[in-house]
Amino acid sequence: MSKELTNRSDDYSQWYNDLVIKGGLADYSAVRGCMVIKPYGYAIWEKMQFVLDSMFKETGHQNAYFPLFIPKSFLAREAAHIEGFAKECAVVTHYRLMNDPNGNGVIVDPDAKLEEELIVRPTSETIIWNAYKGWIKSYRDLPLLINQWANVVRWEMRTRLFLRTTEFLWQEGHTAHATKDEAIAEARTMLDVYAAFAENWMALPVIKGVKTANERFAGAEDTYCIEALVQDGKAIQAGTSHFLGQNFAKAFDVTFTNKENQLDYVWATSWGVSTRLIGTLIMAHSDDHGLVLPPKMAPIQVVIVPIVKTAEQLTLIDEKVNVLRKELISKGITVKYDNDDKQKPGWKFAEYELKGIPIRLAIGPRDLENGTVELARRDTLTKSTVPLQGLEDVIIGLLDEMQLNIYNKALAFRDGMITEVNSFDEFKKVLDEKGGFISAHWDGTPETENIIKNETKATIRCIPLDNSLEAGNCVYTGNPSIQRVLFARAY
RNA sequence: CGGGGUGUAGUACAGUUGGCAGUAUGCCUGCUUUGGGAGCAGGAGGCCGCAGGUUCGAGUCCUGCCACCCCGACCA
Repeated sequence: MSKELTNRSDDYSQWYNDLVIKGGLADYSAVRGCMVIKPYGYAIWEKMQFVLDSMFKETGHQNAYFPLFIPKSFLAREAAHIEGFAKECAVVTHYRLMNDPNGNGVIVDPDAKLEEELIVRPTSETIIWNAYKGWIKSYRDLPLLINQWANVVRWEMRTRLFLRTTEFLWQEGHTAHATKDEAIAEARTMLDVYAAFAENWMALPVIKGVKTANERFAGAEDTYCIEALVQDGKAIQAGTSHFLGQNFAKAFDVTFTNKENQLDYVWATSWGVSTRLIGTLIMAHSDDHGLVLPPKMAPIQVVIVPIVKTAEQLTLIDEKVNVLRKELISKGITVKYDNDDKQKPGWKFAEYELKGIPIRLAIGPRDLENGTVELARRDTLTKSTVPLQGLEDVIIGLLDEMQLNIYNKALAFRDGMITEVNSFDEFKKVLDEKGGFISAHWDGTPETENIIKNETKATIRCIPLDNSLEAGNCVYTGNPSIQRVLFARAY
């Protein structure tokens, strides 16, 4: 037993770390808070990128790339923005090293001090809007719909593999519009894109909502989000989309001439998802045997393991498998045939279970005689013997079924973890004993939200977009409330 | 930044009263094996986190430092 996993029920954090490390998704690095994303983890990210990028293109966006470094003065232009990010910025102050005259290796050359410090981007609104100023003159230049795939740095006090690291990978869309309504529509459209991606591809049910003022992005008028729930009952913000109003246009003096020949400030949005999605995916679906990946996100969907005693048997199986593999590949299924003889079947079974590969086929001498394979599905851990004849169609159907099954399981869990409460005692009791989302009335003030946060560590995750209005009384103050909001402890 | 923990072989760990650096696993070789993490035999692998100190002698005792992990405060 080389790779024992911690059980979820024993230590959820350790279980998660074990999956990430032992599943080969990522590794710790020499730099605190920064991680190495290993090939298997990066392959998941590439799948996410490919699907999302296609969705962005379909909605009219183009990719571009803006600098990693942002002049300090840029960040400071928008007051709320700098206030939100100031405490987590990495700052470049010098541009050269030199040999230590005292012989202690290399030191920063004191003569190479930058006139103006550069900030390693925590997000790119400022550098991008500075560029947009030169690009936008007329309503004919709008809308400007741009996305970039990039890394960003936020100097976090406490980090967690994939979910919160000092450097992370993401995409950030930055759009410019002639009207407020169009910008809001854009922010909502991209939220819908994220929700569709999460549900249809990651098998992750999410709640679309709008953030309260406390939780709003620094510099936004409104922040929309998709909120997911993972197995320990904590919420995770899986994606955000911001309506930025004219805040950045005003800060960077980006104006355009409208159809009425009047000068006006441009309306903006920004939106992003990050490698945090990988962590969310892991926490949402996996079990004590390892990762469980929904077929649409699995870098390898089907793994085939031969079971042989002799080289002759292996040759026969190789022939059968090569035919099967070609058929599966031609239908768009990713297949790995592991006929490596350095590991035994039992080892491979455990390893591929750990890695969350949806379908495992085993073919041995018995199957050769009977024209069958043993098929094991990762989501249910069940095995069956199925005929080789027509296997491709069985697999195609099964992958779809598994995708749906994983989604439905997560959905049932999530729905069972939304609890309506009507008193603060009940609120605290449910939060401690059950977790999940708590649907409760709130008086709408940041003060009350803060008090609840300080007392319970729960925050308002969002006001669901499809919320129904319902008169009631704030669970904390008893003041009148027009609707319930969702509270939870969150990652 | 506070609290806790861990630093010894690739990995996970043990190391007694201060006295030759160990176990498992993994790795290499060979044979036997192969339907749930194989067996036997042989072999390689160490700056015991770093720096000082005490001592005839330090993985072990003392002082200082560093790194990483976990829990909090902060956050996508």
